[in-house]
Amino acid sequence: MVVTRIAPSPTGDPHVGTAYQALFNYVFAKQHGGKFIVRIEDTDRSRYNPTSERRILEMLEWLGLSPDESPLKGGPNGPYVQSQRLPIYHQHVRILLEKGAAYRAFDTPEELARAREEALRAGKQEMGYNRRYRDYPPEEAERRAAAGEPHVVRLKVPLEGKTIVHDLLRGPVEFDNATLDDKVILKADGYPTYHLAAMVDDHLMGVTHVIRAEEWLTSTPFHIHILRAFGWKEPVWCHTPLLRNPDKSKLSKRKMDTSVDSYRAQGILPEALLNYLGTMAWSMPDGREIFSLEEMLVHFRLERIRLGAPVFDLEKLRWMNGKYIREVLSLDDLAERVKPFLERAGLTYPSEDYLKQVVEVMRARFETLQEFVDKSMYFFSEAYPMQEKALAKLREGAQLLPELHERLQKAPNMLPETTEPLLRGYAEAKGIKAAQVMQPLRAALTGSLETPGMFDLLFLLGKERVLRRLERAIERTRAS
RNA sequence: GGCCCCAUCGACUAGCGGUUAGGUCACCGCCCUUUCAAGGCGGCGGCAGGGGUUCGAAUCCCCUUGGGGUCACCA
Repeated sequence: MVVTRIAPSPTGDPHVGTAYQALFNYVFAKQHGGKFIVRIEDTDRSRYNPTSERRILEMLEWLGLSPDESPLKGGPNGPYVQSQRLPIYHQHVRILLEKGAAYRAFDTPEELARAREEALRAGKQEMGYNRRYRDYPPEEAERRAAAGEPHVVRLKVPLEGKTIVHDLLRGPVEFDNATLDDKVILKADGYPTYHLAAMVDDHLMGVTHVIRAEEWLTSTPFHIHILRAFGWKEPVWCHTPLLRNPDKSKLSKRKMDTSVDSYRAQGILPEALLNYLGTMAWSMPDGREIFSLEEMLVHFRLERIRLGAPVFDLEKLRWMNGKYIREVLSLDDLAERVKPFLERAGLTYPSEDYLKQVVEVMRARFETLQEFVDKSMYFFSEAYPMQEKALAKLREGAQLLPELHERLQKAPNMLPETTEPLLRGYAEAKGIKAAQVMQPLRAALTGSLETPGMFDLLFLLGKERVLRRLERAIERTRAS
């Protein structure tokens, strides 16, 4: 059975890179009838963020990438949080120590820093660990360890030969063992490093395909040596390109908004974000750009992932979100999604029906759910702002306002069939262009010059509000 | 800097030896139009460079250049 996983570390906001990896791992596992696991890698106590784990798990649910096994769901291979698996790692480190595949090293951080400095000054190319304790007598090491002397455990990597990483997308990637390092696998604080913990867990959890970001490619030889030291089989390695900032560097929160929570708060739809991520380094065979997770499940092939690292383009994400808003979601669904945003803005609506009609006329005019709220305020409140340019238009047409008020008041209703001839007829009678009537009226009714069509506006606002707003506008132009 | 990966319009991509190099976003026009959008139509714009291989290279090979990643008791 195919088993994939993502192994996020709970260090901050749920990252789009995590969502990206989750997408590929989820889709690949699911289309093979396999399992998708989430394991929390919290072995760095200094960077631990207590809310992060929950938010990462929530993000996955929001996106619809539910894991089969996770800290929340549990599963046969738990626990799924590495800090709760310490005995397992210790037991495995013990095995490597006994096999002579790893060794204890008693260098202090200061000593290491000094050694690095010296190596640097000597102009050495490889700046790895000097392997001072590699051949230290094991009995002596055990004695010092038993005496409570702080130390780490390092893996004894081969000094010669080559290690070949068989990457699914790249083919064989060759590394000279001489360039490898005896990296730490167990830290002085008793926590394993990523390398050891990930390999032990992947093995114990039955992970068959390691689909992860390319930044891991160069540490894969080391991972292979950990697996070999245990005598375990390698998974299929598949390193996917890194998402990038507009300046082409690795996607980072310093340069970009990388928080999925933040996109969610702005009103980016989960479907749109997922769809957009699905077009990063991957594409549908038929070239379709708008596709659902279900459709991706049908057509996804790992082999179709390109190796060039794509730039995460906010502009296109927003466009795609707009596409979902105006073409993919049903009106009912869209109205439903907009509700929490209205609520957060403290805006209320008189009826479901009214809300739906507003959403319908606004639909082509907003790209995020938050934008709907920002641009539709005047449909829900009298406390909408009067924009500078709108005020100018209002003044331009100030003398028309009383007449418009009078005519609209006499109108039997605000239906388009009534108001359209009324307004057009009025413009004609005055010998001016329709726009000269519409614009001041628009400004009076909405405080804006960017709104849905006038007849929709009149109908949705209703006679009472239309007249009231006109009166207020007349007051306003008179006052100034 | 060492090692590793990568390279088609500004961005995302199709292409897998023979195409006028196609699509999407962005940008620019035009149309529609009461504004703003949306939509329709059109345009701008690309195979990093140099060598090979081949009857024929965006496609295969090599070099150069460029970009990225990685070199922690972080993941």
